[in-house]
Amino acid sequence: MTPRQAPHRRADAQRSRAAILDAAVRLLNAHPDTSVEAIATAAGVTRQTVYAHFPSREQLLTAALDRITEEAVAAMDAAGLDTGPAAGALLRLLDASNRTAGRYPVLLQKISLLSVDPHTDHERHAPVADRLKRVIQRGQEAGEFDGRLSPDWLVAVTINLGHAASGEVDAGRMSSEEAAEALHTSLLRALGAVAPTGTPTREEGVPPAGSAAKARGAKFRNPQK
Amino acid sequence: MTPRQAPHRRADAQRSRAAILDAAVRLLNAHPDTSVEAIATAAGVTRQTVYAHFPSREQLLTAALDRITEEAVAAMDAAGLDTGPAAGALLRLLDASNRTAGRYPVLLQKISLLSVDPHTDHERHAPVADRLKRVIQRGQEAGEFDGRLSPDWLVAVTINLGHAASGEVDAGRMSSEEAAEALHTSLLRALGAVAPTGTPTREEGVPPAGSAAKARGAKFRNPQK
DNA sequence: CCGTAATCTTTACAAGGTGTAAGAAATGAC
DNA sequence: GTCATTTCTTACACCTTGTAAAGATTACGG
Repeated sequence: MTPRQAPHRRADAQRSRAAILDAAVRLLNAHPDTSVEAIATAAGVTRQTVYAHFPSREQLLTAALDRITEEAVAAMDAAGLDTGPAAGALLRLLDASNRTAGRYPVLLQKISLLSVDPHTDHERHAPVADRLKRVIQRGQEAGEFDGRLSPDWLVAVTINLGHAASGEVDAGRMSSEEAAEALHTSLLRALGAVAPTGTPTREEGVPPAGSAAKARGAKFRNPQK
Repeated sequence: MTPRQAPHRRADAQRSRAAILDAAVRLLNAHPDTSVEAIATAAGVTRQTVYAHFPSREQLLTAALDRITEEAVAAMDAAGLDTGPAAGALLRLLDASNRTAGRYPVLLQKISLLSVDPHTDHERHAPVADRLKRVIQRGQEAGEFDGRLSPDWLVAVTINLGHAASGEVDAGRMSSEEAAEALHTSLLRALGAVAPTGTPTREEGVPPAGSAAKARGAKFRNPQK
């Protein structure tokens, strides 16, 4: 999406842009309602310079969020996705992304408010979700995880259980170690993991879950008006 | 916490307050940045009347959120917490709260931004979480759920898996029926439940809670009973 | 080096939102 | 009917976003 056909962006422009983004991430994480003015002065520039780089406050926030997303993705890629059992890789992945995300707790909440448009939101999370999905599919093909549940659903389960764990830590109800252990247990169960000591699944080629038990189906309708 | 020593609140004051709250819930759900002015006119009063009832915009938002929390709690209480198997009760509970929450998608996201203070946030969610906790503990005592995981953690798991399901529906990646079915499967697995409809998990096939928790503290286990 | 274009700063303005204040008008309670 | 409560009107101060144009600086290419 970022047009790389930049027609000679001057060096000090890039420096300003980086300084603004740095300040934005830092200040917004401390207080999500920080004004553009405060960000500008923290970056050593004027408010108008900020507007020269980012047309609106919202786009500045978006750029800041993209920056930390990149950081998280880099951490995930350093965690070794394709080596060892999928269960271990998945836990490493989750740990890496949570560690990065844990550095910007306020920003990460802001993300959900920014994206009124679900498509934009999905696009931002896509690089993270894709990596999880890859590992999950690998685990399913290897028989480590239940192959009848859709990978997309399992990605959502993984992300949200990760949120549960970091939420309990943030709330002070669990230590990091307790949360990691609990996440480990519950995530592997939810994924239908088999014991790591062999015992391959006998079932194969079963279609994704959802065809059975239609009787309870209507209970989750989403009333709209 | 709400001082019930209301010294003669006049009838029209209550009417105004209700009208303001109604308008606030309605408009804020459509657009979270609605101005106090717009809410006031929609409620048929002036901005100053709103400020007479709610000292600040933030407290107005808080009151609106408390109102829909009450609504969700009422729906949960109507779902029959203490009858039948805990698994069924839990799913009914989750369904009731999600149905209410699904009516105010935008508001519910705003909630996370409002509460910079985690204590306030926890207090708001407490009535919902307490009901889930009660059912989960009942299930644990009856042997339906794994009693070695702490109820607090399982509450967090339940809430966040519920979020996963409604998130997938909102994003258009799953139908309501698919999401309900997936939630059913994954939640019961995470709780260590005995599978109801021929799920592949043999009773001893699932890794027990402490399988990987030997060396570490594993304090997330249920301390009582 | 030096000219030129890009970039930043200064200054200024318009619009809209929040929060406060005081007096007048109305409405309900008793 | 009286009286306290509630609401309305009008007004103000302050902050924030976004736009605009001028001049001052700085970097870049030759």
